Amino acid sequence: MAEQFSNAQPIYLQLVQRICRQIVRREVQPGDKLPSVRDLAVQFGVNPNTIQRVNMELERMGIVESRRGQGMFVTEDTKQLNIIRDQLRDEHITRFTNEMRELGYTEEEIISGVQNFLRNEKGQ
Amino acid sequence: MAEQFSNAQPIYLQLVQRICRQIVRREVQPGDKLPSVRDLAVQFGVNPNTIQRVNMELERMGIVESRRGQGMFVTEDTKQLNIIRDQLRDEHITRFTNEMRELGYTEEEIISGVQNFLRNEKGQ
Amino acid sequence: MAEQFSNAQPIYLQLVQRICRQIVRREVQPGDKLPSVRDLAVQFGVNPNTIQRVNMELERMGIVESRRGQGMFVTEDTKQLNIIRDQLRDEHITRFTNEMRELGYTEEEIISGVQNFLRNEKGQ
Amino acid sequence: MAEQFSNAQPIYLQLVQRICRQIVRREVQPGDKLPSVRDLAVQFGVNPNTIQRVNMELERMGIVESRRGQGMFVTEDTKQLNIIRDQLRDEHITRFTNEMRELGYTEEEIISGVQNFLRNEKGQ
DNA sequence: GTGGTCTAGACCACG
DNA sequence: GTGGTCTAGACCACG
Repeated sequence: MAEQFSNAQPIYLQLVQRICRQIVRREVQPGDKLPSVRDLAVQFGVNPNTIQRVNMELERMGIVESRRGQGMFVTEDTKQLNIIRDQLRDEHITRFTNEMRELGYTEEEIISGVQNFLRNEKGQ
Repeated sequence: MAEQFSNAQPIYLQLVQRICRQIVRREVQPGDKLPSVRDLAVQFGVNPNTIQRVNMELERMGIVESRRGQGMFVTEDTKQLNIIRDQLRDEHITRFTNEMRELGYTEEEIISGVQNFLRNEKGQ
Repeated sequence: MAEQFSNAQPIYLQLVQRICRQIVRREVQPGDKLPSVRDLAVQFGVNPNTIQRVNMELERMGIVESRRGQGMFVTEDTKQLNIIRDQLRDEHITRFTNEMRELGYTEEEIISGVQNFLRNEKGQ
Repeated sequence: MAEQFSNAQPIYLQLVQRICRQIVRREVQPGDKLPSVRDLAVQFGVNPNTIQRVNMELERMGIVESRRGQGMFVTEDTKQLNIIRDQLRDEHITRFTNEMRELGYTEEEIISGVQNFLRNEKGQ
């Protein structure tokens, strides 16, 4: 069976990213209930503790909230969700452009590099 | 004193990237001798074991070579250096575009995002 | 909708405090009848079980009393109400001064801290 | 044996507060190394995982930092430590004054309440 | 049923 | 030796 998780990063962070991504893309809607800790643990084949940690992280990011005795819910504060999405975008762009500049690429080369990459993909 | 290493990544990998970057940008020239393990360990304030690992990694990438009894030297195979540089660039672009698409951004938004980011930086 | 309860503390305790506060401040008068369990449950959007616990707790504190078949009533023993109020005040002061001392603040700093805080609030 | 932890609050939070307090009061100095996870676990009679959680919290607060393979160290950024101390003080004062006002006490009564309390303590 | 906390203990990368 | 992650599984308060 194909391993569902990379070992370059802790499982709990991979799950945070995956769920976070589903939420900011609205694949999971504001107000939706996440499956219970136990169910997610079964679904991903990990220990409930690991899911607990994921939930703590998501709650700290302000994109889910726990309701006592009911479960975890995606925040209905869509403004907050958009802020998170923009933050993630900015982090990716910042890191990417830094990495490219550290390799000695100019701004023009960075942009044309991305453009060529996307164009070539389509061509294939 | 400001910590010189992030704790998001092993120190040895951060050093690999840093030295790799210097070589690829020709800040260190093909044929140049790298400082000794001991000197680098002192310079970066790390354990000599850590530098050993860095050298192993750089040699595996084919951008430095050890000469018995003399030390580590940057390869004079500049074609190889350019290949490495292109590989690193492609890896960065691939990862970046994947991350952005996972957040739900279109190709146009990815490119304009980078352009705006670079433009804003200049403005400031 | 803004969540009406903090998740730092059980809901039933938050309700105890809220109702207790209303009674102690005479917003609800001695002898007044509290709304029925069902009505309170609807009003606060919580489970009737939760209101039951709240009532038990308030009765244990001696500030409400249940009259069989009639409902819960605020005690007419105003002396008892005043005692409760003083108890709560003393508990708050004791905990607060302990916390401040544990941070290393002197008695003078504690008092001036409160004074400055209250003064600044007014200024704004 | 007297239980060392209250059950009103999770053990890990009680430990966070205790260590945090020692640091802001400079009972533990900036730059000091904390005992290892294993040693603290033995010292407090809890599981190493619990200490792990404490360390995560302290690191998130920015008052300790982990150095790979060496352990946890109190930050040398004393400015940050002072900021934390002020934050904690403000939180305590804010909560305290809110609680007192909710009981119906005026600002004068709040201040004189604290003063009388501190004076009486001395008298005893 | 739900999340929250905790223990016991394992394995790993890193330095 | 050090912290970081994870499993297996327990018990609890809360609703």
